[in-house]
Amino acid sequence: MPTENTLYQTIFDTVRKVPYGNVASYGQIARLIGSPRSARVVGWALRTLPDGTDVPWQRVINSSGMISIENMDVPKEQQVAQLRAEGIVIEERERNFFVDMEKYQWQP
DNA sequence: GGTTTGACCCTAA
DNA sequence: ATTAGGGCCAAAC
Repeated sequence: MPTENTLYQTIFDTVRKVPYGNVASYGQIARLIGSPRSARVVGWALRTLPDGTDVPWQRVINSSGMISIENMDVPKEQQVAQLRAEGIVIEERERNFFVDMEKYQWQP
């Protein structure tokens, strides 16, 4: 494994493994890559992700099942629309979107 | 170079 | 049960 591609490459690779119609949490991804306490790095990695990437970053949400993006370039509605298109049911409460983690969380 | 911040998570009060 | 604080690693200032 090249020394240059360390966590980021692993993070992206792991996120790519999230199957269609499922979601994963930041902490879950962090555990899968071997750094259980590095959930923030996952967020940073996804933030620096290019626009037309093949990484399904929209399937990665926080452990509470909420969409974290808030005020970013990409509106969360777009993410919600993407997830809904995959068959994931998203509940809308108080300007935040909740996903049923019990049902849709990816279990490797 | 050091310092701050962040698309978070966990533990304690 | 909710709220507050600390911690982790990497990028931006």
